[in-house]
Amino acid sequence: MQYIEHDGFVEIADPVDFDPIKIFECGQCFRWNADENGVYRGVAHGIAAKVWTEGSSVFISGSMEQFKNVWHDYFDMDRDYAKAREELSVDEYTRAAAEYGAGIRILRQDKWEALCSFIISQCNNIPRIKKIVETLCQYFGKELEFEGNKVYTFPDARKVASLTVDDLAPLRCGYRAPYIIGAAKAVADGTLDLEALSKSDFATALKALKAMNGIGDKVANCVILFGLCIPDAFPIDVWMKKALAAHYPKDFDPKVFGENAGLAQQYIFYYARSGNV
DNA sequence: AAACAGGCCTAAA
DNA sequence: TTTAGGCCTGTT
Repeated sequence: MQYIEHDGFVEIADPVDFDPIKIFECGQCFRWNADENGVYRGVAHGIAAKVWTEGSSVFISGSMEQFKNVWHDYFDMDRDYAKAREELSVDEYTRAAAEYGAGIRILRQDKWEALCSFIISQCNNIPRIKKIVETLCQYFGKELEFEGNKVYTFPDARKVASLTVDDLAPLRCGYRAPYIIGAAKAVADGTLDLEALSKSDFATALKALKAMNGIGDKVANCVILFGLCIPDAFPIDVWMKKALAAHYPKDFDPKVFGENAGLAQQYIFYYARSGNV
């Protein structure tokens, strides 16, 4: 892929496996929203940005320096997705799902944001998850200005750790509030060292996360995949259960996908949720 | 109006 | 080890 610096934005001239719609709508993140022209705006790693497609190029606001420091990694630009798709196409259904989902990238999200967001996600639909997350940011994040509008960063763990359940009442997040604060405290005081876990292995990370109140298998796997970026996580939600039940044996083990398990999950999830169970 | 939504926890077999 | 019921809230 070729990166070209323009005045105020960077062009990815020949994007490979980079479809902003799929990346932002495949369910892995909650803070990117498209306007009527299909331009996505969001805040990630404390920086506001927009991403759009024009002709055969993808564009990202900001300087080349920012792209190299932040977005290159965030969008997982070093991974060879075409190769991964080939490797994980171990059966016909997965192959079809991967083909359908080509263009998805697994974002390397902020670890704490992923943890907090997926705690909120439990037993919720996407619009409501987004609303709760956005309210959290508006109330407790740092205010930024982007294109003349106020936008907000995701509040860090220390900030959230200082709050009470009552402080979180405006979020209307119900029984998840104490889970959020508990997780924030653990991250803030170092009990839960996300940085260290990201350098450990899947089993270690899973155990540490599940030790937290309000974090079970599903949420932990999402945090490991989207925040800690350990690629063999394999979140199983209701859609994945349907797809697995329809196309795989009962004792199916995602280890057959190897290091591409997480990506395989994302393709299958996106495929199933798009009506191809 | 009752059921359900991208789970988790606890209690009970 | 697996299963049922409850949980905040908003939507259908």
